[in-house]
Amino acid sequence: MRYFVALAETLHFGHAAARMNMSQPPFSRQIAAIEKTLGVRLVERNSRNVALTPAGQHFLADCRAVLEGFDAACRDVRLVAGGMKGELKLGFMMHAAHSVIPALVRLYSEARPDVRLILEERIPTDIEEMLAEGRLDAAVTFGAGPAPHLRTQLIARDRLCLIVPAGHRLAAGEPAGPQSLAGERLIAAPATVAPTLRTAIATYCASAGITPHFAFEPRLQHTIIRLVQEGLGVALIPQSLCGDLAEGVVARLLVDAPEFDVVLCAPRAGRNPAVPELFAVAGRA
Amino acid sequence: MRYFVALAETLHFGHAAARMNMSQPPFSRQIAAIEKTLGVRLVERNSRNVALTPAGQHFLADCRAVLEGFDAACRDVRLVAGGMKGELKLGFMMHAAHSVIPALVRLYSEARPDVRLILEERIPTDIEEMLAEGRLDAAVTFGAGPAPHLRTQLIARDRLCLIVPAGHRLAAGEPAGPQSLAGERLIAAPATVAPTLRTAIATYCASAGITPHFAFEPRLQHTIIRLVQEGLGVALIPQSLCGDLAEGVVARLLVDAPEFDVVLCAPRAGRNPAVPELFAVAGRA
DNA sequence: CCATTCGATACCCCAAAAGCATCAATCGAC
DNA sequence: GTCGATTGATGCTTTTGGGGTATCGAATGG
Repeated sequence: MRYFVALAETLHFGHAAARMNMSQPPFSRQIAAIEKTLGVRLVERNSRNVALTPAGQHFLADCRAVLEGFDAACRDVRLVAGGMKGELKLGFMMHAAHSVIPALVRLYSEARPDVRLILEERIPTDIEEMLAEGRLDAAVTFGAGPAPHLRTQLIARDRLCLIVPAGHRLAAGEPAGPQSLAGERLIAAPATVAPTLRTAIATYCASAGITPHFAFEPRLQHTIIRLVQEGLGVALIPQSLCGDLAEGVVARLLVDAPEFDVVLCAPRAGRNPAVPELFAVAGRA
Repeated sequence: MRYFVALAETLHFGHAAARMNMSQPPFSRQIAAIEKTLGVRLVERNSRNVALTPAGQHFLADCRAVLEGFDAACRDVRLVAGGMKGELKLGFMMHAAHSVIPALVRLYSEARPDVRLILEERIPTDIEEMLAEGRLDAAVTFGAGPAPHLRTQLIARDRLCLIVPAGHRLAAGEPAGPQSLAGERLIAAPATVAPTLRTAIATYCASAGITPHFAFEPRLQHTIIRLVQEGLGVALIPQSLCGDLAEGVVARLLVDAPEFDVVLCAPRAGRNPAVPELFAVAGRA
């Protein structure tokens, strides 16, 4: 096809052959071979003139399109392999959507505009499973225990703070400690959804010898806040969610507040070459 | 590329090689060669599993598109060479637009729906020139003298008839003969536009010893009719144009009306394979 | 622990493609 | 009109690339 395009552009066998870095005889034979395999006369030639037939005209346009597609495919596959292009499936737990995800996505999209970020908002346990199965390339989640098969990088540290309805006995005064939670109806996501948070809450209570009483166990942090707003209990939620609380809800600092990591993680065996830049961006964020 | 697509679809070197009608070792080498020339790992393989890398996934889609384009190009070039597809530049003189062209175009488009008809409405002298220069593949025009370099086929015979303003002295009574035109202001296209018509009119007048007086010489037959309508003269126009005359214009038969041929013609040296079917259709029309 | 499966490697061979020399046709110049 | 130059086609030789067979090594499953 390149031979034919060269011939069509020069209309001269010798010059076209030179452009293809070969001598004229094999070039002529190649053109003849193309015509034979196609069973179609592409160029009308005598020893003095070379002209395209109508079929040749049409074929020229098609050849250019095919060759351009071919070259683009070869170029793109290198970009994909270099992580400059392609797709990246990024999972994240819901509350990260309100803290690190927006900045991370923005920075990454600036660094890799041709990588299509596919955002998957899931609960932490699902994220873990999807990472293991390769259905996610990377994820932003809680920093759980050491996971040897995961590359992990700290993005942020967060801490729990207490939210109570306005007018609640803990809504003012000294910062609350774990013992303040005695007798309170707690609202928290179930352990199957966010084990890290749940464990942190349980440990915090246990440090004061308290057995927490969970009145409701919704899955979404926003639901928790709403329930607190309605006076149905109190909750310990990540501080990053306390920025713009609804009316009627008060956030309080906790004494010795439980802290936890928000990390970016990806399978070490992951093959997506677009992932490393995500860690680079996360390090700068 | 076909090798890679086969491998990507089977994810099995042996099976893919069989699909390509070859044995597994050279097939493995080809895949390795592709990866080497691209400088990109396309498939992750060990002796037990074969899986595409992200780059391979992307490349697979591109390969399918390129191969499909390639196959389509090979298929289409045969269609073009067979006259089943492509373009056909068809010239025609203006008055043919009202007689043979509509039916001819309809029949041809039904027979060759993938041939794009490019209609060029021109004056007969231009048509002749454009045919000679190859800027037209075929044309519908007046049957002039024998032209050895043209393939010619009669489509219709037409004759001149007289049009006069309503109320004109020739608007009723016996059919007019050439002598009736004596003293009339004639309106006709100039010889440079339609030599055949002009010659026919001149010959007709000469047969009665009359020297015609041309009052106006517009290029378009429709302009002629309008001028007649305004009472500015009389005209001899092709009968095929007399079908739907405007109000105020009367068409009359002529005694011994000059006849002329409307022919389809194309250069015998023409290379457009879509032309022969045009003659076939014209023969049936 | 052995047999089987599957991709990789080694070696060989052939055919396709490239190079070289030459021919034939065409066109321009004198 | 003849000669020379240009240009595509053809014949022959060489080389390279792609394919075949045999075999190896790793991984898997009974």
